[in-house]
Parts: sequence; structure tokens; C-alpha cells
Amino acid sequence: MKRVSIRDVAKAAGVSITTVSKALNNYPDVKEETKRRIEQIVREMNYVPDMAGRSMGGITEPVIGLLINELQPEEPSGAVYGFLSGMCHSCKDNGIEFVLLTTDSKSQKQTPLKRLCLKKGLSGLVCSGFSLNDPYIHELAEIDIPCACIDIETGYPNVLDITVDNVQAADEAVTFLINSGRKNIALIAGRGDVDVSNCRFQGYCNALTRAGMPIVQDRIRNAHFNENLAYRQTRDLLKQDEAVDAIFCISDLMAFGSCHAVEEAGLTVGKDIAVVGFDDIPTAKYVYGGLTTVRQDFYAMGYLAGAQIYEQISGEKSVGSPGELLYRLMIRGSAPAKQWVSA
Amino acid sequence: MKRVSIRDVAKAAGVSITTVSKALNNYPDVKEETKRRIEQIVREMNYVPDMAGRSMGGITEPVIGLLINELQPEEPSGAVYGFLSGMCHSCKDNGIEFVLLTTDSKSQKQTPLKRLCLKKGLSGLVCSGFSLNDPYIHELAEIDIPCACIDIETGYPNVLDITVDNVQAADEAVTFLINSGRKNIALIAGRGDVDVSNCRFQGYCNALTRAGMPIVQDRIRNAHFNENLAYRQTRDLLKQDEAVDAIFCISDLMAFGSCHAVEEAGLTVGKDIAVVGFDDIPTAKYVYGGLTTVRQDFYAMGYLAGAQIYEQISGEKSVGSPGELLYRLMIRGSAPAKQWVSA
DNA sequence: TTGAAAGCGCTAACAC
DNA sequence: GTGTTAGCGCTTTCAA
Repeated sequence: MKRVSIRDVAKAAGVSITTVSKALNNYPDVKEETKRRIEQIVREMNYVPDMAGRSMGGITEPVIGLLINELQPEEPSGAVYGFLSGMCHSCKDNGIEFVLLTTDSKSQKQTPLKRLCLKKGLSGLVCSGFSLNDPYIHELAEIDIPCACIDIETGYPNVLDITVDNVQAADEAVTFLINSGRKNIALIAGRGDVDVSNCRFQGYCNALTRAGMPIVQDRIRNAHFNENLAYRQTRDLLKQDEAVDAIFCISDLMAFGSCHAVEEAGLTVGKDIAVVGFDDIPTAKYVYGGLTTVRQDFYAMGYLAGAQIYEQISGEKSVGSPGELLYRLMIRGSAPAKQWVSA
Repeated sequence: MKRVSIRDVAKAAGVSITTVSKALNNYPDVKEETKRRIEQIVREMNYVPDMAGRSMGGITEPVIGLLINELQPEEPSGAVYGFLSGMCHSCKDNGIEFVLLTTDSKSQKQTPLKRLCLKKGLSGLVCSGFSLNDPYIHELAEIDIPCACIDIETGYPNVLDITVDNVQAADEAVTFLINSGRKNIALIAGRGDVDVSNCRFQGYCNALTRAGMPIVQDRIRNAHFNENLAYRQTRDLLKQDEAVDAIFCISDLMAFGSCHAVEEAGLTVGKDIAVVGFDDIPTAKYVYGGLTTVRQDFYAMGYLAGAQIYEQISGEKSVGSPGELLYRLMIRGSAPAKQWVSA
């Protein structure tokens, strides 16, 4: 069953191909009646213009791509899902086409990013799930379409950074702990090659420094964003340093690990040890009397990324805005606002 | 900066367009040296074949689309994310292209599904997020490419159903409650137009009937998959019917609502009232001593959908399999295996 | 081993 | 208002 082409429609309508094309593209110089007849036939024959043909004819619709690195089967944080839905919606709101692309470290080596963009005919690109040493991140420097990176600071002038102000957010979280009376605040960080980890570490240092508190090497642990590792690190930490009365974990998952260790040590989360996480994953509000954490609005980030790229492509103001507030400290039981005072 | 075309490459290589095309498509009749030279130039000039051009030339790569209805900003269950990543991976494993499409009830009215498929050049289609009365579901009957529906039984012979056996799964869950000693089991269901809701209702009835237990009208409540509504329904239920000692909720979110109501009534979840959910959302294992629930493997469902459609398109066996086990009862504290016996 | 030429479905000058 | 024609980038006979 061959696909019906514009020629078939023209024949059926007894007009030329041109006239059909014009009618379908709303040219002003087609008689109303002709146009209606053509539209009628189009419907009857179920004609759909071939995109490839249109493209060859010189019509190219702009497309924004979301490129996700190392897509995982599951994603407890909902981050990627949020980016995706946010970007989808901003593209829909702006009437620009959206495509989802995925890659992994192997593909990154095989196919240059530029090639991928060209192949997909992208007019704009948003990257997510990359870390600073991924090949594509470096190739980004030479991409000649508007592009943005979520959750990573490339430092390239042509690349938009879409991220909560991680330094600021971590600073606020730690400052909150300080204000609630905590004196000895440990940090469970991620890997050094992950940008957000560095930023949150920086925020942690800033807050302590501003409060005139020392930054203690041994209270800074690395758990690679892994719950189990965070559990073990915290267990060690508590054994080695009895003074610790608060732990800032730069992800909720690690915070869960920490809480686990705290309770196992016979201490009470939120009382003996305050624990603050980062992300506000859906589970966060259900555990340990609620996990105090820095909520990231992934949907808004995705929406913002799409909107900003759209603006660069079209030169027009994007309709609809996700609101600029990308993070917010959610205060819950694991680190209450007022410190519990020992009797 | 114009895009470099095959003509530019041909010129630079001092050969004809034909030769370049052949070289790039691995025709056997191109001298090794010529081929190498062309490939060299292709790299230098950063030439990427124009997909539209290729398509016009007669080469069409098959594409499988995942069409998501009413994409939500957030998705606590992770279902859609799982479908997406599963399908992405099965397509990648099979070397077939994957595209993500979205729609909503408004678009469904505006654009016929057939038109959408034609426009996107789909060779196969997987639908998710639809309910039985969505226009697209009916249009599915006349789609002439392989298609599948996730979590909905269309009854159309040409449409694959990708879903856990909801009747069977619900039956198992309720039977488990019966075996653990529960006598008066209530049901919190969803909307009647949602297929999974009906199936799980059916499973509930089957289990009770098999055990010789009556199906009591008043113990069957409708909470539209809404946590808050489930909370209120459960509150009423417990007030009206003191005999109830177990509640089967056909979604985890509703189970949370139910548990909330149970505790509020001064009863203990898992002891006085056993609560079983459905989905095993990430949060489930953290609350009420763990929610006993029917886990659905969304990733496997997505993978399976992609693989089956691929098989229909290509006539070849799909590589890699997600395993056929799409659901599994996760027994946790909210409905322990052995009933607590009152002293 | 190579290339000329036709054709894929469509758009857009331009002529009628 | 309508049709003729060239051309977009590519593949593919077929001839050389």
C-alpha cells in the first residue's frame, strides 16, 4: 500500500501539484472553492505531506533536542523525568518541535556530537546526565547551535548553564543547620568530577567560614552519590568523631544512608544528629519524620532550558515561564528549625 | 554557513556524486583507495548525509514511536519513565530508531492518529497513558502498522496488550490477604473507565469467590487513584464497617491514603488492618513498616513493548529479553504474611 | 571501477 | 488563479 503523494491529490482534484501545495500552505492566491475541494480530497485520500519531501523543498521546521546521557532503567529522584516533561511542555507551549536523544559513553566515542546534531537536524540542544569529563561536553564548545547543559557548569561562553545555584543552595542548607544550633557539621559529598558535588562542597565551606567555624578535613566524606556508601561513611564518621551533631548530604539517597547509620548507632535523627539532604525525591517526606532537604524543581529546570533555547533560536520571547525559583529548602523532621535541647 | 552536501564532497574528492554515495553505503564496486580518500574528505569537511535527502532517495529507516498521553510534570510511580527507558533500551539493543511522541486530549481531537503516524513516518507504535475512551484508542483499530498499548486492553486484534495480568495479580494479592487470615477485605478501586481498575476489581472478586467469601458492595470504594480521596473513603469505610480487617488498594498512592486513615482511626496498619497496594512506587518500602504491594516492572514492560513491536516490524527475533515476569507481590509490614493474633 | 541521468515529494520563482 | 519548471540531497539503474 503506497503512500499517497501530492501528485495523487493533484490528479484526483484535477489541478496541478503547485495548486495543491499552495492550497495546503495557505497561499492567498488559490480560489476558495478550489482550496476547499482540495482539502476535501486530502481528507478522503488521507494524504499527509511527506516531511522529507517538504524538507527538500526548502521548508525546515526547527527542532530542539534533549540529549540524555546514560539513561537508567529507574530513577528514584525523578530528575530526568522532570527535565523531560518540562522541556516537552515548553516546546509545546512555544510550538517548536521536541526530540529526545540518548547516548552513552560508548556512543560518545563513536559519534561526534556535531555529527549527531547534524543528522538529527537540530536547531537547539539541551544536555543532561553528563559529567565534566564526558567527551560530548568538550565537543559542546564547537557546536554552532544554541545549547544548554543541565546540572553542570561547562564554563563555555556558548553554553547555557541550567542549574540551581548549587553553591548558594548548599550554603543556605548549612546556614540553616548553623542557625538551628548545630556546631559540628559534617559533609557527605559525591565524586570530585561531578560539578554539582564541587559546588555544594563550596557552599558548605562558605557557610562554615562565614559563621567562623573551622572546616574539618575528617568530617568531609565522599560517598559517590551511593546510599550504601553513605551509610558506611557515616558509620565510620560517627565512630571517629563524637562531636558531630549534623550531617549535610548532597543527595537524598546519601542522606537515607546517613540516617540509617545514625539510627543504627542508637542516635536519633533530627535530635542527636540533624541530617539534611538534597533533591527532595518523592520518598523524602515520608522517612525519618520527613527529610529536611533542598528541593530542586526539575520540571522547572527542563522548562527553563527549553524556553531559553527557544528564545535563542527564534529571537522571540518564550511564552510561559516556569518561575525562576529553582530550589527551596524543605524543612522537615530530620533537621527541625529549632534544635532539640538536651535535658 | 551552509551545510556541506554530497556534491561538495564529490567535488573535493574529484569524483562523481554516485561514487561518493556508493563509497558511503559500502557498495562493493568502489576501489579501496578511492573509498579511503572519500572517507578522509568526509571527515575533514564534516559531511553528514541529509536524512531527508536519503529518505527521498528511497532509503527509509524504520522507527518505533512511544506515544505518551497527557505527560505529567511529575510522576511519583515512575511508570512512564520506566516504559520510556525500557523501550529506549530495547530499540537500541535491536538497532532500530526510537522516537518519543506526546499528545493530550485536545490534540487527539485535532489530529487523527493515522496522520500523526504518517507524519512521523512510524513503522511501529506503542501507546501509554490512555484510557479506554480516548479517541486515539479507537483509531488504533485502523492503524496499519504494528502497535501496542501499555496498561489497557483494547480488545483489538491488531493491537498488542502490554500489561501485567492485572486480574491475576490482584487475585494473588487478595488471596495472600485471605491466606494470612483476613476475613473482611475491602477494595479501594479507581475509575470505571480505566481498564486496569476493572481488571483488578475482577481479580479481587475472583479471589473472594474462590475462597467462598461474599462480595460486599459497601466495601468497594472508588477513589479515582487519588491519595486524598482514598483517605476519605477509608475513613468512611472504617466508620461504617467495623469488621473490615484488610484493604486492598489498587494503587500505592491510594494505599498511602488508606494507611493514613487507618492510623488516624487509632488502628495499626499491618496489625489491625492489613493494607496492600499496587505498583511498588519507590516510596512504598519506606512507609508503614513497608507497604505490601504488587510490584510492576515498568522497565520490563517498556522493553517488552519495544521488543515485540520490533519483531513484528522486522520479522526477526528481538535480541535480549526483559524476562516475562512483569509483576511480583512484595510482602512487607503493612500486610505481613502471618496475621497478628490478638491476645 | 566509475559516472550520467532519472526520480523520490515537495516548494517557490515565474510565466501564463 | 493556475500551471510550468527548476531544484533541494540523495540513491540507483544502466551504460561506459
